[in-house]
Amino acid sequence: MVKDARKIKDLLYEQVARIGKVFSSPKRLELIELLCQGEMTVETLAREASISMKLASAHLRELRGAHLVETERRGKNIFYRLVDKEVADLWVRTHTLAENRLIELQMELQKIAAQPNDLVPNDRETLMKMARRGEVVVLDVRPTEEYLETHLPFARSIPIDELRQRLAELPKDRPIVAYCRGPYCLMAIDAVELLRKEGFKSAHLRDGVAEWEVARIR
Amino acid sequence: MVKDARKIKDLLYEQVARIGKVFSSPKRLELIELLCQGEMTVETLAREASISMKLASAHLRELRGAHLVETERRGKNIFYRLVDKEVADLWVRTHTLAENRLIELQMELQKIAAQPNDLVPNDRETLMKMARRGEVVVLDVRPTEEYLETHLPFARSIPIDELRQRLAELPKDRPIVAYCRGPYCLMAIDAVELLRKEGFKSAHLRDGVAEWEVARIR
DNA sequence: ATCACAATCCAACGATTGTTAGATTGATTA
DNA sequence: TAATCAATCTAACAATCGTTGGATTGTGAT
Repeated sequence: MVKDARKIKDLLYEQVARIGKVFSSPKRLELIELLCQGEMTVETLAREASISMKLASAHLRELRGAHLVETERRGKNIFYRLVDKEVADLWVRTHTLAENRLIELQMELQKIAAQPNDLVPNDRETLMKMARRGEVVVLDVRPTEEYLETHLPFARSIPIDELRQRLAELPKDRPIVAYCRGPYCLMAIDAVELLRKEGFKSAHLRDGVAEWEVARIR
Repeated sequence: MVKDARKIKDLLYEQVARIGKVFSSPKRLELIELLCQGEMTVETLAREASISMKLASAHLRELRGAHLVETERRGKNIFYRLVDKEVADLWVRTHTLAENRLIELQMELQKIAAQPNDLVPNDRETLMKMARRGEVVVLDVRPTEEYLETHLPFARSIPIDELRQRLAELPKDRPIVAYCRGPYCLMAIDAVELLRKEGFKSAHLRDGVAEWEVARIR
């Protein structure tokens, strides 16, 4: 018989709970989502998550303690990145479960994405087929660095800040499908609003690269 | 432009963090793993997790608050069950990530499963093929109710408590592969130890039904 | 060297959680 | 109707966590 079964079990579950703890803080989740876009400095992470660098540093410490992120110093900056795609995967699955189970979250999401979406198919395969044929323009409105790290197939990059000045690059006859970091990132929604106001046909894609990656393998 | 972007985002991540919080307590994780085996009363859950009924009730309250479990009263008892397979899925993926990332957890797991496993293939397909042909006996050592709820294909049920008295039901010429609730449940390990002592060929399968289910869909 | 900058460490505060004890509800049995 | 059992609710304590300010480390520029 296994000796001290209770003590061993407690140790095991405690270890798993270390991962859970990391996912139990809103700000840490936001940092994880940001890191899903690619490596970033503490400064960038803090700015994007609207927190102080100190606080970002403290949260990142937790992430590193659970071995979910790793760091690399380059010059004055320290870059953080996820150690493995598996981490992004767990983030996507966690927020997906949250969306499916928590009515409150569903309502919040509905509020921000109130625009009807009838000009673009919901399923990924046909959307990609259309993108391949050039029937729609897939537009990545994240900062350039994030686009360069990874982006959806056939996507073009115009960061949200530059969009207003670069409208001429986009066609008026075909739908423009904008995406950003994921369902909790509002940049794509702003982009669609701007594009529609300017007379473009435009729709919003709620998923980001991490969500597509999960969908791809399953 | 989306108004109060920061406020909205904070709300969204906070909702997801509610799910994370549930997964941040060792005892709650243990309860989730138990519920992966099927529905159970508070009493059973408390006993199996070695905690008081009061504490179990409090933790289950959290689980219900996050809409991960639902309850049903039948007579004097209240039965808890997972609302959806997706919850079991997230538990499996979380503990898998923990096992891959936390060396401490790997070491703990190695300590308890120190027996070499050379008489049974590691991959699921060939194991199932052998089970189908009757070349191995797959043995479910969980309580009968859990076996009845779901079990691995071709598995036979002998609860660990009855194993010693029912050894005669098992063949000595073929390997007996025992499994239980998952990698953190020690019943299968005890079973293998007993079987080997009694002259059976026996090996331990670390995964339970939830882990197989995840592997099935990939 | 000195300075500025990015980031961390340390200490401390208030807020949130895990856990337990005591009283309470709801359903079954005598 | 009273007694019993399963389970929850309430209140309270200690332990943990999130957050901030102040001091510190390591790097690059002057």
